[in-house]
Amino acid sequence: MAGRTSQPGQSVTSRVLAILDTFDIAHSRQSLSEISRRAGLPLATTHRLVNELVTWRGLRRCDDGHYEVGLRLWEVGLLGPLHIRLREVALPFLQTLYEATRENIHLAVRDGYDALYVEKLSGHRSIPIISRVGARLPLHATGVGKALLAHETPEFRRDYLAQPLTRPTRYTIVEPGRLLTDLEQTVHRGYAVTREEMTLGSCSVAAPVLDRHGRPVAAVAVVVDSIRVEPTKLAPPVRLAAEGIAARLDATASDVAVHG
Amino acid sequence: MAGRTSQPGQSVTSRVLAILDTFDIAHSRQSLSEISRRAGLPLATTHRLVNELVTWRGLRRCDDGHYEVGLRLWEVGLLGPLHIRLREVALPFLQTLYEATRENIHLAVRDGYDALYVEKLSGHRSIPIISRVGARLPLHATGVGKALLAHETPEFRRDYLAQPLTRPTRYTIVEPGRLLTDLEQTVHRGYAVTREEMTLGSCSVAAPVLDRHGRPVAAVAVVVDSIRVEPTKLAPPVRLAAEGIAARLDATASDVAVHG
DNA sequence: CAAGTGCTTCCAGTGGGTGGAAGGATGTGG
DNA sequence: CCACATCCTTCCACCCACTGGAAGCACTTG
Repeated sequence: MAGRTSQPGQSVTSRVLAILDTFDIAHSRQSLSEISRRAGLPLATTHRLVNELVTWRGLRRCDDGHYEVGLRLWEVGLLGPLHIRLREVALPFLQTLYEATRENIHLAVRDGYDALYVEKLSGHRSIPIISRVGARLPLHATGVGKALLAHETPEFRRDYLAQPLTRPTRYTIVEPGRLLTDLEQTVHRGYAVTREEMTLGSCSVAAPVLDRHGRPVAAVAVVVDSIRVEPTKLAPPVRLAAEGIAARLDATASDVAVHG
Repeated sequence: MAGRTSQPGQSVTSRVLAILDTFDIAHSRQSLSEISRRAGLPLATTHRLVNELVTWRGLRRCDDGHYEVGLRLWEVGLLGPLHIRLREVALPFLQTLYEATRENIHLAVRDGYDALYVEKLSGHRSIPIISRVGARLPLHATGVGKALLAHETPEFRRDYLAQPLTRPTRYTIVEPGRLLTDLEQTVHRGYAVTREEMTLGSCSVAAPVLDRHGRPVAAVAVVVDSIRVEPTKLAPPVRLAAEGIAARLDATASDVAVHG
């Protein structure tokens, strides 16, 4: 950028994006100096760029001077294919699944090595859980993740297993051999099961949404209290929802290939 | 910006934002030249900036060369207060309302002179409707809009009525006098009713979510087929949901003031 | 195979971007 | 009341990242 820059080679655009990158679920409201510090930009520069974002309504300045993500950014984000193609098609099926179970319902896709939560439904009777729309959780510790991983190519699975696997609870399966067996069972029976592998006290049953070539596009899960878990009862409605979404996506022609 | 710019006075940031502004629901997938034309920027400049956005994953390049909104933009947008505060709190109440009616459920806030849809639930039995999350519809023609407008300040209502009102159907109430009477009734009975005012064939019953000072923070609605409409039956569960959300927001302390 | 359409790359010239510094606003505690 | 800390806002002289016309490439069409 022009001027007396302290970090030559960095573009204006990259600085604006660095500012947006400082926002995450633990930092959804930040002061100017906080943004400046976390983005690694001088205060004056941050001030100028943040003001431009506020004018556009991509950020919003609260009464106490803190900044949060604004309406415009929210609106633009909702134009992505995850929302207008996948979520819009899946929602009625997720609702039906919710009616049948009244438990937490998840819809997720794979992005890199993460399960990315696209939708989450929960009622008053559902157990409280940590996931939220937009959240990322590891593939090997979640129901949706294992359903997705099980239908990935052998190369992808190998690469995934080659990296160190996080262990959120003592029940998380991190041994490559055991995990592979679990994934094979998942493919065989048509659904994945987790038992307190991500959070103590909650279990899940998940089914993959496959495209016409058998590639995993998304996954649907029901998350329940570990005491109430009865996979054989939950699996049929979950699979029905997943298959319904798959058929509907296929009918809508264009692929929903959103991950790389 | 530096260089041989054709439009002096325009910042780099404003150009990046102009590129994002070219995306809307009717243009969720665009070619580079389309973005360039719609943003009013030279092709070479657009190319460079779009590439930076793609690298950041704010935009995504499809196989056919078109661009769509990417994951990063979607993720950041979900960090806004509408999603993490309002939606998260409201969802269980909306689910309960859905269970009771199995019709389309709307949650909206006011932004300027528009009703901005924050959440929409619909099952297979719900009638198909045009609204979607992120959509904007006029305040005077929608249930949520009238519920919000009815509880705004007299000054705001006056200003709103002073501008020309759009008329989506022949049933839309555009006469200031009639609309005011309708809004007074809305306040009095505690809920708003629309009868084919936005779309022929659909009616709605809506209730406002008020903060502790009585200011309208959001509105909840049920949208049904005009034949099945029975406002007196739908109103109680809708009001219950709205009041539940209001109480829960109040308990969560901080205001959800997101509009200006 | 020429003409059209759309994308990518190049690079000389320059004006918008930069950030240290100064000043203002607010808070705190002695 | 003042000293000190923290945070935000404004200013401006210097200069480098940005610009966009043009040329080249890829692909389609008649």
